Amino acid sequence: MSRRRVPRPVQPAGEVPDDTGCTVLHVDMDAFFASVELLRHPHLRGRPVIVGGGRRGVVLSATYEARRAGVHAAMPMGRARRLCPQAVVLPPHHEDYARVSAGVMAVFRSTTERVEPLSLDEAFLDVAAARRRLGGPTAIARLLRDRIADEQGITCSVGVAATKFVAKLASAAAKPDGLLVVPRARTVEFLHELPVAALWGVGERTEETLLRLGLRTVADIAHTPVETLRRALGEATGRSLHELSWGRDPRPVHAEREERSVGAEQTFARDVDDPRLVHREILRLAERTAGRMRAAGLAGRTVVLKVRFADFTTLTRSRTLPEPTDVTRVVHATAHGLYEALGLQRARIRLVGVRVEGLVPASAQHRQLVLGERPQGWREADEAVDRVSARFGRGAVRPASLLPPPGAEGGDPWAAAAPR
DNA sequence: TCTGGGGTCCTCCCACCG
DNA sequence: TCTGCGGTGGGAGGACCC
Repeated sequence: MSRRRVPRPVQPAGEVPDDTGCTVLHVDMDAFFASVELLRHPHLRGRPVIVGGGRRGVVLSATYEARRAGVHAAMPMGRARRLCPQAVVLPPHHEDYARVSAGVMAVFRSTTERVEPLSLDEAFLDVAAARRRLGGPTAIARLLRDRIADEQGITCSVGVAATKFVAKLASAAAKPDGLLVVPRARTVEFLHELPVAALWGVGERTEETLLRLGLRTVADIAHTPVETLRRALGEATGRSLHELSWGRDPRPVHAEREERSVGAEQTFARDVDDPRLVHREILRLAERTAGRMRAAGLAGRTVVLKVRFADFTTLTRSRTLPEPTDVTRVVHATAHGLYEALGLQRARIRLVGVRVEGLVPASAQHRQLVLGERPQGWREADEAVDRVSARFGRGAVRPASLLPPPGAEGGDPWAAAAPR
């Protein structure tokens, strides 16, 4: 679901690409959420379809018919509707996307052990070890595209290259429903024609900085002294962009990645200035975050509170605990304390978030009991709630303060802007 | 135009320590 | 005893990714 647009290179007709040494594949589903929705609503095929919604939502995905009208992911829904008033707008169904994604990842893993998922709809594959069994990288890419179309009913685009970064650019250039091989010997030629925004790590701000320096293409960056880039963009970014501009990207395909943080955040349907509503939301987010940590077998030491105000300014506050925790009550108490410490007087708040960083396996947690603490405590209560939730669904057991007040149906500013 | 949600990584600043 | 310095970790914010 890349938001990056890469111009499609002109390929000589009938040319058989040289894929020697191009063992990295980047596979990206085309308009993934929208494509899965079309499986539920086949009569909408060929029509502009936008997945998203909520009063303050953004576009999550759009079919290519909608994209032709200028709609793209992350665009505010209001603007998308104006650009493409004839589009059908569908709410997201994340369980469906997770199910199709699992099917796609299973296809990848039956091809090679070395699969690095980036999100629900894309992954890197290192196919070096699969050559003897399945053929060269191009043949494997064709096989994957066919299997995903047959088994899941959606299309994907594949980039084949010698490095992850170039494979990713190649899949973007091949979209939709395409395959592009960038031969090792032609990597620099391919890269140097691209605009600076095509590079990993160049977003809106960095692009502005580069344009101010007169750098418009990847070739411009490649021919700029690395010291100039480091001064303008910082040590890490400057060096990294210079390396990428010459196609140098030593990162291998990692089959397993460790999570660094777990969190949840919620935009209110209307800005709120009632501290009670904010407190309730912080409790709900702490519950969700700690529950996910327990489900993943993780505990963490640093609790981060995020607050976004009506004018979109955002602040974060964090506190590091002496011991890692996965206990809802501890996460909540810490986040609540951080919020109280802000001393906000009826500020208009748009979003609150709770995140836990510094993750370790919960099993490795050396937990010390506080003096006077009972060994059977809140963690056991959490585990009991988790068991009930697993059996009867999330929210079957919840703190009394999270129960809606009697007769409070409708008009609740707490209602999610983008329901999950 | 009016901006979701879940993340990672980097930079800067500051406090603390030896 | 005071000061400077480098290393380290925490905290905050920002840019970026999908």
